[in-house]
Amino acid sequence: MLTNRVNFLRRDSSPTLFHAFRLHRDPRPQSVSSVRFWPVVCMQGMTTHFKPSKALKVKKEAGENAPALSDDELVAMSVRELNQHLRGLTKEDVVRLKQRRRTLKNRGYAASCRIKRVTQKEELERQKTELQQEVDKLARENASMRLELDALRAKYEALQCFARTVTRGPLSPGKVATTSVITIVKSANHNNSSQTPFSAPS
Amino acid sequence: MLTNRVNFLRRDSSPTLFHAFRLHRDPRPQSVSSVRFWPVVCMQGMTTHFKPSKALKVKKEAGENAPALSDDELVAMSVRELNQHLRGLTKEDVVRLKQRRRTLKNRGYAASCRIKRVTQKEELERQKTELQQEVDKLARENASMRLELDALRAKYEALQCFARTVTRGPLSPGKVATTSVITIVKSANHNNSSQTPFSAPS
DNA sequence: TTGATTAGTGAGCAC
DNA sequence: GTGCTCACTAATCAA
Repeated sequence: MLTNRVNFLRRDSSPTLFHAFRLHRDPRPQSVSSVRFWPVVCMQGMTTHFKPSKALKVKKEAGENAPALSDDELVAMSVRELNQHLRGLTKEDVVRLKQRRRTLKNRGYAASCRIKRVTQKEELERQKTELQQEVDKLARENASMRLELDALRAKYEALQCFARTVTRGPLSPGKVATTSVITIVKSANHNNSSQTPFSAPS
Repeated sequence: MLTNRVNFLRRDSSPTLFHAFRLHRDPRPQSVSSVRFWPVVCMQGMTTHFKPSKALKVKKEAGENAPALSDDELVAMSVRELNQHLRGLTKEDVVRLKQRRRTLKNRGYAASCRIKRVTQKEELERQKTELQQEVDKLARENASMRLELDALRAKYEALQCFARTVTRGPLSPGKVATTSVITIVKSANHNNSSQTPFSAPS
């Protein structure tokens, strides 16, 4: 259904260009980079040139002491390191930077949440397939055992039938009640011996 | 894990108050109502009174011809009806209203998308449970059939054994090759007849 | 504070 | 234009 998505463009966080570009529709000051809004033309001309449209804003801390922290750096930083970077910044800038860090972290959390979601779904489908295969296997075993059981029952009853039939001959009816003697006559059928009542169970 | 969420508060779109309140952090003009940002205190005092904080903005079209369309009305409107409401509006207002409609629709799409997702997940889990039950059932059947089969094999072999034993008496060895006559002697065991080779298969 | 989850949002695709 | 899905955001809760 969805074939030509360009979502992969959104995954490129482009940390080196982050502070040079700023989304013109984003009203928040010092926001995190929102790479998903960049038009494809910007992505294409990124390595060579780009026309500075109204969307372009340069805010590299205006030559201040802050060394233009990239998203990756900021999000990977420890609290102690962060506090060191916060030295000498305005109270407002401190809040902004912390918020940017929080937002970047949230972005990562959301990503892992999505990954977890699809992973769990795939796992469920995998387990379902596995169970279905087991059902099929058990059903096959079941069917074959049922056949085997029916065949064996038939053989048993045939043997029993023969036994009863032959029993009535040699012995007197009065003695059957306590001790029976059965005589079975096996018709010769040598080339198909497995089908006769005399064969061992398969 | 998640117990005391107050997300249900976000679901109340409060159409009657939409145009009176506007989120002070939302820089977009004529944006859709963002009920999720309303503090609980506002929700609680909504029906009786509320203190007009800096977050409060009144923008009821300033007495213009537009009759303050609610979210529900706007989103449920047909294109033809929408166009009628668009008569006499500024080009900018037309774009804004259309964008608001689009945003409201997107909100609904996102909701149904989430519902679909959880529904599918529940369906997968349901199917998985079902399959697991079927596996258990088939495994039980399988085990009982296996027992039955083993028992029947034993009975069959016992009957066969008796048959062979008795056969060797009355008949000459030379005649067994083509036609066998087996004689079985059943020892009297009346109170446990189902265990004897004479009983019918269970 | 951190991580996870939710509803809402715009982008972008398919129809 | 409509519907859906994605990545992202802030809110919110739990640990």
